[in-house]
Amino acid sequence: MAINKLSIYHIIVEDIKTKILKGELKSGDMVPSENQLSREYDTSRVTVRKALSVLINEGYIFTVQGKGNFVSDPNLYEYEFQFKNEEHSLDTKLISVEIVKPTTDIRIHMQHHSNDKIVEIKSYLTYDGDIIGYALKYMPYRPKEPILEKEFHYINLEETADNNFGETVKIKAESADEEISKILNIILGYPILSLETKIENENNDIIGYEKIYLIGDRYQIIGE
Amino acid sequence: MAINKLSIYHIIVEDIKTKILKGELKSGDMVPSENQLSREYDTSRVTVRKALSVLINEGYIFTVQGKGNFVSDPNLYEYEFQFKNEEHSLDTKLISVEIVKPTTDIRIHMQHHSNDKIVEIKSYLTYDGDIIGYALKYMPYRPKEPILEKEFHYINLEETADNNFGETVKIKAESADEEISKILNIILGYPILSLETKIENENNDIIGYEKIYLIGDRYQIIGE
DNA sequence: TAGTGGTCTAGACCACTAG
DNA sequence: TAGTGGTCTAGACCACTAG
Repeated sequence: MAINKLSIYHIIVEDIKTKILKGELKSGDMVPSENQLSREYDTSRVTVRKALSVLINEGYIFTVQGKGNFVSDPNLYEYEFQFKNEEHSLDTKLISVEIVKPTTDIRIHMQHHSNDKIVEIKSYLTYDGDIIGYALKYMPYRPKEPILEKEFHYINLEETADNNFGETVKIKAESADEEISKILNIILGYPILSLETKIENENNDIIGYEKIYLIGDRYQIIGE
Repeated sequence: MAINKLSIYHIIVEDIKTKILKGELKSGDMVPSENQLSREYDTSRVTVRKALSVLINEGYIFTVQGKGNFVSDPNLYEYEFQFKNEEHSLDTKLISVEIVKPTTDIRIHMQHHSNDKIVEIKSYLTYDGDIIGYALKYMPYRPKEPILEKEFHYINLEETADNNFGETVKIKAESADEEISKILNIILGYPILSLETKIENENNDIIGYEKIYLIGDRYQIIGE
C-alpha cells in the first residue's frame, strides 16, 4: 500500500478528527477559528478552510457564520427508518419527498449539527379521504459510505411504541399560513392544531422530526 | 423572503446544473476545464474550484485528476420512494417534492446547521376528498458519491416496522396564517392543528422533519 | 510535451455575530 | 467595535494523463 504524503489540510483534518475522537473537542465545542488555525499550522486561511470543508462534509463540524465552527453531535451514518401511519382512520397521503438543505429551524429541531442534507417528507393527513392536516417529516440524509453498499430505509415515524427510544410531542394551536393555507386549501390565519414530534434514540439524539398541521377547526388532538 | 445575491461560484454552479438538466451536458461529458471556466467567467481558478466542489458534493460531477471533471450518471441523484396508504379515510395528496434550501425555521426544527439543501415534500391532507390539511416534510439531501452507482430508496413512510429509532411529535393548535390559509384555503387566524414530527436515528440525530397542518375546526385527533 | 486537476500563498473586502 | 466566517484575487508549483 502506498503511503500518501499528507498535505497541510489533510494534517489539519486528521488533527481535529483526533481531538474530537479523543474527547478533547466535544460536541458543541468551538473549533479554533480559521485565523487561529492559520497561525497554528503556519498556513494560509484558504488551506485551513479547505480542511474545515472536509470536516464539515464528513459531518464532524458545522459552521455558523460570524461565530465559528463547532463540533457536531455524534453522527449516524446510516439512517434506516420508515414512516408508519397511526392505526386509526387517520391516514396520510404523500405530497413530496425531497432531499434538501435543512433550514436553521429544522436543524435546531433536529439538533442536526452537521452539514448533511436532510430528507423532507410532506404529506397530507386525511380522514375518510378528507384532508384534515399536513405533515412534515425530517430525517437526516446521508449517502452511503463508498465502501458500504447499504440502502437507506426510512422507518416509520409513528411507530415508536415498541422501541426503547423516546419522543417528544408538542401540540399547538396555529393559524394557517400562506404555505399551509395553500396546501390545505384554507385561508390565511385559519387555526391549525399542530403536532410536533421529535424522535430520539436511546442517547436522546433526535433522529427524526415531524410536524403535523391539522386544520384547526376540524380536529382536536388529544394526546400525551 | 430575502433575495440572495448570487456569488460568482453560485452562478457557475447554477449554469452547469442548468446545462446538465437541459441535456447540453450529458452523463460522461467533460465539464469545461478549470482554466476554461476561469476565462469564461472572468474569475480566479479558486472560485471555479469552489463551484466545482459544490457540484461534486451534490453529485452532479466527479473529478479525474489530470483529465478533467465529468458529468455524473443521472441515476445518481434520482431517488425512489414509495408511499403506502393505509386503507383509511384520511388521505394525502402530493403537492410537490423539491430539493430546496432550508429556511431558518426548518433548519431550527431539524437542527440542521449547514446550508445544504434539503428535500421538501408538500402534500395535502384530505378527508373524503376534501382538503383538510397540509403537510410539509423535510429530509436531509445528499447526492450519492459519483463513483457509486447506488439508488436511494425512500421506503414507505407510513409502513412501519419495529425499529430502533425514535421520534418526537409536536401537536399544535394554530391560527391560520397567510401561507397556510392559502394552502388550506382558510382565513387568516383560522385555527390550525399542526403535527410536527422529528425523526431521529439511534444517535438522536434528526434525520427527518415533518409538519402537518390540519384545518383546526374540522377534525379532532385522538391519540397518544 | 501540453493540458488537466491538486495544493497553496498572502493578501483583500464583505457579511454576520455579539457585546 | 472586534472577531468570526464567506467570497475572491492573481498568481505559484506539483501530480497526473495522454499523445
